[in-house]
Amino acid sequence: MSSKLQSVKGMNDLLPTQSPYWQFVEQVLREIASAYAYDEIRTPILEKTALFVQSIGEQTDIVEKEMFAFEDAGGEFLCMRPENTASVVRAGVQHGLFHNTQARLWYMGPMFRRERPQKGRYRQFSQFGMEAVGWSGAEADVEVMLAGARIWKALGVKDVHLYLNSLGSDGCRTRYRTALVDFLKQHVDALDADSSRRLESNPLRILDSKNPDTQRILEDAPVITDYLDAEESAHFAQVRHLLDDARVAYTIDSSLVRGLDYYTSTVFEWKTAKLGAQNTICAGGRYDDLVERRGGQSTPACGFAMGIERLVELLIEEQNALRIKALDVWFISLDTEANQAAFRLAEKLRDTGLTVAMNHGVGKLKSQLKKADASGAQFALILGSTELEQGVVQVKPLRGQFESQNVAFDAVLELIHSR
RNA sequence: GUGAGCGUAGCUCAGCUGGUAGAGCUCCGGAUUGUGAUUCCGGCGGUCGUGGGUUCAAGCCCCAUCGUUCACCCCA
Repeated sequence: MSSKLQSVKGMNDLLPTQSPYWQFVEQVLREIASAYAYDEIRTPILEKTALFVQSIGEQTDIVEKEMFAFEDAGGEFLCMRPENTASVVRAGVQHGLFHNTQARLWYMGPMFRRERPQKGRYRQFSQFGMEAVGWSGAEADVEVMLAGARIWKALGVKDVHLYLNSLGSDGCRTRYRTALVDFLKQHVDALDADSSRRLESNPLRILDSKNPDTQRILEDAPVITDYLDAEESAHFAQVRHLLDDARVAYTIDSSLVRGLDYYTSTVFEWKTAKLGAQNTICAGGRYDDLVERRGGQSTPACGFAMGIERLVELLIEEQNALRIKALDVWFISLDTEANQAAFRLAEKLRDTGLTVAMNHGVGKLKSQLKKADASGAQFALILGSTELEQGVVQVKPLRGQFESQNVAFDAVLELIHSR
């Protein structure tokens, strides 16, 4: 037992019982991205480590301790992508996708972070994301939020709520940071260890501390939206107006800050109460400086990332039973000769779009029929020496009240399609 | 990285105050010959995560280690 090799910690196999949920979710995501006229982009899983260090931020936990990073045989520092926005921006700049133009992009695929696994958090996990690059107006912010709302509806997940905040421009954030630090320094003795450490490195992150004592202190802390300049204030107002107009409910949460340094201006999260501690299923916002920092023209942008494992868990949690398409036919053959004929006939059935499983090899009819029944197939086709001599196959309906009947090979298709 | 819970058949689990293992499901076979959901009977299947220790004796107690789950941290 213990000598058997197992999968890497936090990296899970997707088993056949789960894959229908994934296929459903992936299909919905693709359709909705397409409905908003976003185009798919796929970037490599490996990138240069520097891309994420420079984009996500040196002081973030993701970069400091959660990346699968290594030096390859050629001495290059590479890492497995911990998220995809930085790669999308890199690719867009590299190929001129944003040069004097705009782009709506979506992506989906595996990401990697070396965290301690828990519910809703894995070392390999999948994200779907939409990125609107080149628009500075609130319409882009709201468009990606509306896409989120449409996704919940299409998936049938309920009790997902939108939280909203604005981090303002660089200038706003600097002034606010100073005010926040000044305030917190008055209560430094009461702060938890993590928070007092962040006082120097990343004070905004203190806002979403889960420590109750820290939260109590923060009740009287300055609020970032009070520090927005006129332009940012108007932008945020327009975001809220468009959301109101679209009848999407939301809550302003002034403690909402994102863990990746590239965010600016509008930030948002969709949360649910049904997934335990990892309750954010989608998060995003503006990153107006990132394209320029990656070497492109100054280009505004916004987008979100969505955790697909969390979506699937939510689907299962809410017991949204999926209707899985059953087999049409389970083909039983009783000897090797019949088996050959069955192979040929099964191919013909598949040519017309039927799903056909074969019982390989020769087994007892009784046990083969049991399997046919358990498979959920509509029909069992039985071919033995008797049938073969007469050039017929027995068509046995496994559901409903129809009788079995022997029909000629050529007539099988017609009979099955007529039911 | 920190903390807590759990690790017994393929799966879900039981195993009383320590006496060298059980159920259900699955799978296979049978209840007369080539006809599926039920029922009945039988069978396959475990060095009780691993390594040490205490004991006449350990799945049960102790230590270590690995795995796993949840939470913290962080984040989708």
